[in-house]
Amino acid sequence: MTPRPNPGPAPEPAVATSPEPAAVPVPDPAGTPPPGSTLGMLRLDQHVCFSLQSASRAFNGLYRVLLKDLGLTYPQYLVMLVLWEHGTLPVRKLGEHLRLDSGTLSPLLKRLEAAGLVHRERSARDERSVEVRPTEEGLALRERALDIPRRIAASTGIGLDEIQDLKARLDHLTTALDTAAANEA
Amino acid sequence: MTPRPNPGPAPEPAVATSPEPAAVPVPDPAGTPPPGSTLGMLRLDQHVCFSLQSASRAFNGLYRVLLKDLGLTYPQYLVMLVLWEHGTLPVRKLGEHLRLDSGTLSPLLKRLEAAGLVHRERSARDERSVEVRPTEEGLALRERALDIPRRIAASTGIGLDEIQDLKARLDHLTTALDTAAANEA
DNA sequence: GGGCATTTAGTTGCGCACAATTTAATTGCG
DNA sequence: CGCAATTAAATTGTGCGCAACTAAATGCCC
Repeated sequence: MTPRPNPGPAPEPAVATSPEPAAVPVPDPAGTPPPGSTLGMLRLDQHVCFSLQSASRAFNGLYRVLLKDLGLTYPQYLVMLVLWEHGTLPVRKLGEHLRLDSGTLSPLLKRLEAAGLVHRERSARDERSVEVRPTEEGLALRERALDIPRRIAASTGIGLDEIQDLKARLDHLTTALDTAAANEA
Repeated sequence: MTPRPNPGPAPEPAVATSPEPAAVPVPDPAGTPPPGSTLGMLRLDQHVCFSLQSASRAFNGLYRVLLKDLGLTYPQYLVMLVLWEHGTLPVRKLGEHLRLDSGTLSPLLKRLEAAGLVHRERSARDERSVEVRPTEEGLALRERALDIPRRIAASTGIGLDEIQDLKARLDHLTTALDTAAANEA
């Protein structure tokens, strides 16, 4: 009932580690390890991946604010972007554009359909495939989204050319990481 | 029961939109809109945010492979990084380092505790606070993580200096986006 | 010192990402 | 043709991110 974790019966079996944690059990036997060293590379502030994830989440936060009016989440917005650009697409193609599989897309599309923004229909040519088509309402939403990219761009505080450069580097990085992950598997 | 969506009773009420979707309901009245135009900015390939998110997810995928041995997820690994670097920390401080709140950290830490890697104990000085301390097992895991940054770095396919430059840009971007989101609210 | 605002974690609920599995349709190959 | 392999989507289950809320402890101010 209570949100507290510990006042109950068996909360502190813990592990038979150190009998009494004096003060700082771990860090800095001789100060912060240098960035280039093996130990130093485990420092959080050395991790691009974290900066990357932080930036992505910051984007997400700004989109969340801007998309509130439209009633869309950020992933749903990306789906609508693809549909606005390409029109009706099967789920698989949608997933290729967005790097998402049916496990993510199926429930998301169900929500978009419930919101009246898309229509799903099994393909007549290939009954395995489901065609996702933006409804009139979904198409109309595009007008209300028109100024979002501009507002986002203005918020980044960097120029369009630097954005393009950044994008190119990131896409290159993504390719390299995907390749590595496939080879490590 | 069946995974199919539509053969059931009421799957196709849809919306009274277009009577018959001819072929391509949307795109390109006059070809692809140019990148700089208002319409063109809604193109997915114009969105840094998507490249950013893709790169972040690609990182995540590679980490997933490399961390499998250690039994850690990527977010759990980040938590351990902070604990290895700073030793025992209250949940709040942990969250400041990682940009996470208790809603995310509480269950994650519970899982780390169940795995025997951390110990949680309410602070004696301030009973509101919970101190998160790496166990001996948690500390020992650091040795097994030592070569992960090197393997990741090797997989990025870019130099350490460019990594640093990228990181700096991303951190700057994150700050700008956070500011914008706060002001739009 | 009493009472109220603030702070800290935890919980609940929702949506997304992803692995693994299931079902059905299609393809391919003998 | 018949049957195995492949493909498409959905489902299930787990974990993360975040908003909203709750409970408890502390700080503060009169």
